[in-house]
Amino acid sequence: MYKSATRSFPVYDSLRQAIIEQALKPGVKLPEDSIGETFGVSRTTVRNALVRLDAEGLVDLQPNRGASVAVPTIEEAHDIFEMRQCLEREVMQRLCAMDPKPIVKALRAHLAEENKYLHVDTTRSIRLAGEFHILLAELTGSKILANYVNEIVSRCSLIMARFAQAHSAKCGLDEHTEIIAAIADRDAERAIARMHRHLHGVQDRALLKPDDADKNNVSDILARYVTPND
Amino acid sequence: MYKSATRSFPVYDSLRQAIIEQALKPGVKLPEDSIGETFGVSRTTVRNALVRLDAEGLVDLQPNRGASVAVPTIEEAHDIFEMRQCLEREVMQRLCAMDPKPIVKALRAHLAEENKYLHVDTTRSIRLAGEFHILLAELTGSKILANYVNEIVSRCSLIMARFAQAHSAKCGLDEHTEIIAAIADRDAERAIARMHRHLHGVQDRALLKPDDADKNNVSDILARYVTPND
DNA sequence: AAGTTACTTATTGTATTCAATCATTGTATC
DNA sequence: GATACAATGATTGAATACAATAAGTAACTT
Repeated sequence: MYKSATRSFPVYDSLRQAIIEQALKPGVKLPEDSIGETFGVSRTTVRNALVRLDAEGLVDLQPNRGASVAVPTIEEAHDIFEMRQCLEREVMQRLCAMDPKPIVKALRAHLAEENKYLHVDTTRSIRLAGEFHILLAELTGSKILANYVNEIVSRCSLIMARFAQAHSAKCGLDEHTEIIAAIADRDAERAIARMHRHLHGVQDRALLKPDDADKNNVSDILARYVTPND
Repeated sequence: MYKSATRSFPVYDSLRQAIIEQALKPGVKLPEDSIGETFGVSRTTVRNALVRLDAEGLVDLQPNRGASVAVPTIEEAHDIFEMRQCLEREVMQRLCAMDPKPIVKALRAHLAEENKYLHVDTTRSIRLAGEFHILLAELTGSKILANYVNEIVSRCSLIMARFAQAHSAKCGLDEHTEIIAAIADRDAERAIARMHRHLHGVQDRALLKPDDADKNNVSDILARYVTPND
């Protein structure tokens, strides 16, 4: 959808990557000036990228007070995960109605990659785990479904950055294997069940950490130290 | 998601409305200059709106050759309708798991509106028919699901503008009624079946017209007027 | 001393400007 | 007459400049 021939694309892409890899954490301000400097472009160009990221839900763009990395609430987090279940169920349904040969081949190749970097490069490992789901969606052949899954996987990364304890590097590699097996057997019911359980596991790990919405809000922190006077 | 406090919002909103209501037909060029003039804003502001519309898939933004109303291919049309089936199935599923009372009340109120303008104001009637589906999605309480449905209903309007013979004003008002009844009974299976049939009907009507991709292509038009000289 | 107001600074909103690109027409050459 | 090349005009890409808003600070009032 987005054309790479413009100057704003690299800005968009880098910001996106940084947010997904949690280098830019939720709530961090994104001033047009300083971003423009680091990329050697003008504010006009940066702004373009920010508008796109806002449309995708990764960035929050408030009038007259600029952009910051989106801070999903716990309600939004649940909402997004539920939507993700719906989308990925559809992916399973469709894949199991197709010729499994080329699909399984592509998936196994990806799985090998995942294995390769499992205990080597954590950042890459995390990214590959997410891209497994995007690959699944792309293999359906549906552009729009792939788009939606891509978008929602990104937003799940954001949620993890906000709520998850720590990325369990393993992140269900065995579960990915099981899913591939079910697709190979064209067993839609099993594929859906496996995927459902897998995502549920991810969600559980993601939403463990108590909501620290205001972890930088001094008054809330101090409130815990106030002794009730009755 | 989009904040209305900026100058680009009215531009965005008007363009969006015009595209959905098919006043701006697929393929129409959207030059920044002339749009800026009609709204009394600069190109910068217009561009902002266009970027957003591009992200939503209503506008096609090609580097160095500007924006035009998106021209969905027949393949994309099918893809989008299939996705729509998936999303609206989810809507039915969720609504039938909720307390039907307030839902049915809101839906009946909307249906009354639809009836009111049925043979009175075609444009409005068409818009209300689309908004019925958006309302359904909103009633689930899921922001992201409502967003997706909203987006996809818009894109379906675009598809109709490109492929449909003419808007059958009736547009399945009875079918809307049936869907409400199924939700009132909390009969998910029936609701899903009704919705599926309804959307299938819409799709059938939408994709009747043969692909007239180049109806504005002068050479193709003139070709019809050439008398073969043998 | 607390609170309010005015002022200063930083940042964003928007318009304007200049450079780059593309499409089209005109011209020359074969 | 067809093709290739050059010139023109229109439109977009992106930086700069100016206006408007918000936030932070200091002085002032009570």
